[in-house]
Amino acid sequence: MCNFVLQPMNRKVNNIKELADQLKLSPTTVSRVLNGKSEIYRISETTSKKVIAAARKFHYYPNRIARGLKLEKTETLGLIIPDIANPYFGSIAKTIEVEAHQKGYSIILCDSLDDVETETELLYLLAGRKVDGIIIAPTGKSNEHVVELQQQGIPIVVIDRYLPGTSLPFITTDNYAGALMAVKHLLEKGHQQIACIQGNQGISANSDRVKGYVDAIHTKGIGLNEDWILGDDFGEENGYLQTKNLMALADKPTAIFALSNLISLGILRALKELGLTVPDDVSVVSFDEQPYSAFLACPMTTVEQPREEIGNMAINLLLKNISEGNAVNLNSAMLQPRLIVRESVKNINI
Amino acid sequence: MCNFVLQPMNRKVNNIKELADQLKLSPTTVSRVLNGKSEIYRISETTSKKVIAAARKFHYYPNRIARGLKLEKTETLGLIIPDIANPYFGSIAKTIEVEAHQKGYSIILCDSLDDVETETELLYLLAGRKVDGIIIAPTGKSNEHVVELQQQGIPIVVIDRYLPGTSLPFITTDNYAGALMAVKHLLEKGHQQIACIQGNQGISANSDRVKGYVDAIHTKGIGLNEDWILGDDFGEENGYLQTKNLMALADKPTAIFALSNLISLGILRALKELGLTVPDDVSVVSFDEQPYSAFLACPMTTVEQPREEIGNMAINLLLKNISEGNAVNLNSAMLQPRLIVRESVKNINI
DNA sequence: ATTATCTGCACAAACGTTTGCGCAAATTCC
DNA sequence: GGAATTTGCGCAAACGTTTGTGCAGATAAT
Repeated sequence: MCNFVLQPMNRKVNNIKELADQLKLSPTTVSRVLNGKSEIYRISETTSKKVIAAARKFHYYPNRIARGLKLEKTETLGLIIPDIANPYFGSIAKTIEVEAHQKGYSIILCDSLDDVETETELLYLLAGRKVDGIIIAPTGKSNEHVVELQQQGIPIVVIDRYLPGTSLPFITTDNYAGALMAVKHLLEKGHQQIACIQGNQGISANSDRVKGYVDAIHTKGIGLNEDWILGDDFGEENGYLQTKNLMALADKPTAIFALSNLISLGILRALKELGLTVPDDVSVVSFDEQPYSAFLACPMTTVEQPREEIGNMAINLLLKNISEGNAVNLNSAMLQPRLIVRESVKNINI
Repeated sequence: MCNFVLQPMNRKVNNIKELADQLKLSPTTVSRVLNGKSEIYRISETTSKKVIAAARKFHYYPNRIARGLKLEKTETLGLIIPDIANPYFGSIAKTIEVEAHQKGYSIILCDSLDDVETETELLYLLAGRKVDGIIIAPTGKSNEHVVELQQQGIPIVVIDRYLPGTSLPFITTDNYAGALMAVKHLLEKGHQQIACIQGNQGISANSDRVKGYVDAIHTKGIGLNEDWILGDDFGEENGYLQTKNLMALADKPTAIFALSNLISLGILRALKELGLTVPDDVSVVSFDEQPYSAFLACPMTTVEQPREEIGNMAINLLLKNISEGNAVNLNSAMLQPRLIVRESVKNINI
């Protein structure tokens, strides 16, 4: 690469040796000064000041690859998420990145596309890049690759879900409680025929939400219609198809509990096609609050998850595990969601 | 760290020396086999097979930090975005990560919070981490730090905007054309009193959209009301406040052109508070299509940006510049947006 | 039998940083 | 004056990989 350009006299140095040469010192001295160890190694104040001034003058910044090799610490963290385009995960990722940056870490972003093979490959890739720790929202289809890396000593924190049968620490919403409050709200408004359109059944967030839905209905002493628990994907298309299926039943539900924001958008699309409206024809409560929830055709009643708190607690738990270096420290948490009541549930007691 | 656990006989090796020791070979031989260079260095097939089997058996994966130091190539890319929680940037980030992963690269995610000092710090941090290239949606408040790193030989591609007065390659929407078609649509429906709520004025995406808005109005031969170009942030709060300001004017506009999806959510919130509806009281056209745009109280007419294409072209341009190693190769592109006509514009010709 | 060539692998240096240990000169103490 | 101590810095090894170059034994050619 021919990159010969006229530059000012004080041009850049490319490594610590060149900077040391400029100062007629050794790389040892320069390294110690720049790492704030002047006093420990009895480097004179005069020399220290010279080094700092020269680093600035010659635009020196250390090669963190070399530093990472020597220190066996890269100050990087892996973040594996099933869909970064999903605003829910985008919010969590933002919180994690901002906090990580403040604590001197960089984030390697990995999108698993909710595919277990991609996820496994990404995990080993992160291991090879010697990340100091990993935050993951696992696909849930298999746990052993996650557990194996934890056993190799890589601190891992799970978010948005947990992995049953493992000791992996996690930060998630209390999905069971969120589902309970959502379905209780529907029951209070007189709904007894409540369908549930679920997502990926392999993850605990879904299982816990379904369990909350089932238990709320049982608590009311009414029967559960198994035909009204359907779907297997958190995406919009699944919401759309399952709503079409529901509305084709002779025994239609009066309300639908959507387990994700994308599912509820699919519900809206299907109902619109069928000429049905929320809440007159069908009531809807949806998991996850979005910036647009209040502005939908019918402002949506939602279960708000504490995304920033999930991100913050996850990153800080991970950093604590990294610095304390023992994998038995696990302060898992299930955070309280919040029901935001708007207009998408019709009171049919009247 | 005490991590002593019973493991199967074939336990993991931690580096290539240990693997070589197991095979009674040199690290040289192992490295060449695993890097697919057996034939070039005349390593026998028997030995090759042994190496590959042992790597698998002992769960060996190479330390990419050491490899990056030796090869002076880390196979990492920096991605600097002003707000990863914004679904627009989330979509672009997803496309970039997926394509990068397929091509063997990892993405270091950096959220600049739309702050130029944070952005500068992140740029130098990425330089220190020896990323092979950088994709950035710059804050636009200053260019010199971006240009300086380009001049140091780091391939950089700008997305969502361009940096005037620099030679930095970019992939962006043709914002001018998008604004033209949006405002022409309003004009065709009889609107002559059209306000524009803009975002961050320091970036080209905003400037080009404003210019498109202005030129479309001038083309109609009608006067431009400078009071109707307001705002300075792409956020929801700005949309809300400026809509309140607009509706407080004696000379109210009949339509608003929102330069971002968050601005248009703010518009909706303000109008709702004022008891006004879209499109009866005010028509709205908004930049950027969202999954929810069709399901708003009034389905929104939007300018759809080709996000996946932006992401794909950006990552592929960057990888091309990395492999070709000359910064004069610039295949910048402005991609065509698309107007999606829904119901948020009232025909006032009637 | 000797020399030339081939085969199958290894030695040692390098990438850029950090640090345990130590050197040489200056200063202090007896 | 000589020994002990302090001062101000540097040497060289190491982290884990890759590769230019080369070695030693086997084989082929003369």
